[in-house]
Amino acid sequence: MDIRTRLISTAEQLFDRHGFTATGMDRLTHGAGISSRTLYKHVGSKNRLLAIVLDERDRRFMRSLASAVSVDELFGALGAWFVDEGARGCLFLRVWAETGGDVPEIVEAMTRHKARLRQRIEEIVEAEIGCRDDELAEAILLLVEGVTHAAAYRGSATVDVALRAARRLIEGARTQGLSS
Amino acid sequence: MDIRTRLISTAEQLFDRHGFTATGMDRLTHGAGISSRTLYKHVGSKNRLLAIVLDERDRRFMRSLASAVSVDELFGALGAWFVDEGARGCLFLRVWAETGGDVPEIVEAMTRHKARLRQRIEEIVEAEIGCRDDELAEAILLLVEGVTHAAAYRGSATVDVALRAARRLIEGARTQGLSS
DNA sequence: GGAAGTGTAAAACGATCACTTTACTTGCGC
DNA sequence: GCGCAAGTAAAGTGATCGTTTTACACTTCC
Repeated sequence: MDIRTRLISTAEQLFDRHGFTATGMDRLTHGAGISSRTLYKHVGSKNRLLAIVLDERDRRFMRSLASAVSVDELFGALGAWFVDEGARGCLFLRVWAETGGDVPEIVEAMTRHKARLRQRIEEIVEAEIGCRDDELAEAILLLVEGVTHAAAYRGSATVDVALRAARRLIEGARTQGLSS
Repeated sequence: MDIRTRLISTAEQLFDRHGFTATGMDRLTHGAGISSRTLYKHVGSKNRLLAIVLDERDRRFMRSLASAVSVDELFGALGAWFVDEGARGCLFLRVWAETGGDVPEIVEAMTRHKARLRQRIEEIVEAEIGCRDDELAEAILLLVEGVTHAAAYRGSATVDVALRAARRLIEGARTQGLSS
């Protein structure tokens, strides 16, 4: 495997499992099997490494949602993500809070990711009910954000609760659309 | 103000705003206006200080929800909390993840807090619809958890979206209760 | 066959980490 | 007025932080 790829995926795991600040450069170099000099040649600094990790994670996460055209598929993909990657809350929000919102690269990566997620949910809602519905999309976003964090302490079964709640909201929006 | 109280509230603010690991003992002692010797006499260690901070935060948070007997009041209290204390995601989940789930005192404080929150929501749901409804309570919990984290990047106005979604779910549960 | 590029190991950088210790002051009770 | 509890400032503990540097090995390409 490519050195850079190995470094980034190692860093993502360590940051996710032990936190950004608590993960030292020695654990990163040792984990990736490279020297510190090579690490700095490739990514420049710890903050830059985190920014790269976040962008890569965003790409992988969005790819896992790429084919979803219904809330069933949305929460199905989310459940699969939790099984594959674990559920410890949103990494973007966590490192954003951990760095106090003081690192511009991280603030931007977080903002970009959340905007894309919101956009993706908007598309899924539109595919589901046939028209745009900002209010409904925002509510589904809340359920997605909720299950992302609740799954950390209530387990992956919570995904089913979120799905059923989302179905109810969609059903409500459909009948409301018919009656109005 | 009492030294211990001052220390704990200072620590809560610093941990919340800058993260647990990133907050050094010098910032804590300086912020509370005490010597490091006094800090260690009072709380023993940084981890113990965090555990005390979390318990205190739990008490204050649950007190802010104590009078709520409807989802309107629940999300009203939540919105007020975000205005007063800021919205940077759940501190319990953040420090739990930051410490990799390795510190027993923190795992326990987090678990206790989430169990109490879940219990409180169950009571509110029961007061609202007249009977227990685990599924509905779990869905409201997801909305609460969702708005706690979404408010960090979408602003406090998201509370209204959560409230309207919760009302819909309650309405659905009521009509379902009548029809079945 | 020499230059350039890419990697290594390991030492050093000053700063900061959580925490302890030493030496000294202050206020209160008996 | 003596002792004791509770506070201070400040130095010191060894470890670890992110980052840079030095010295050297291995390809690859002209």
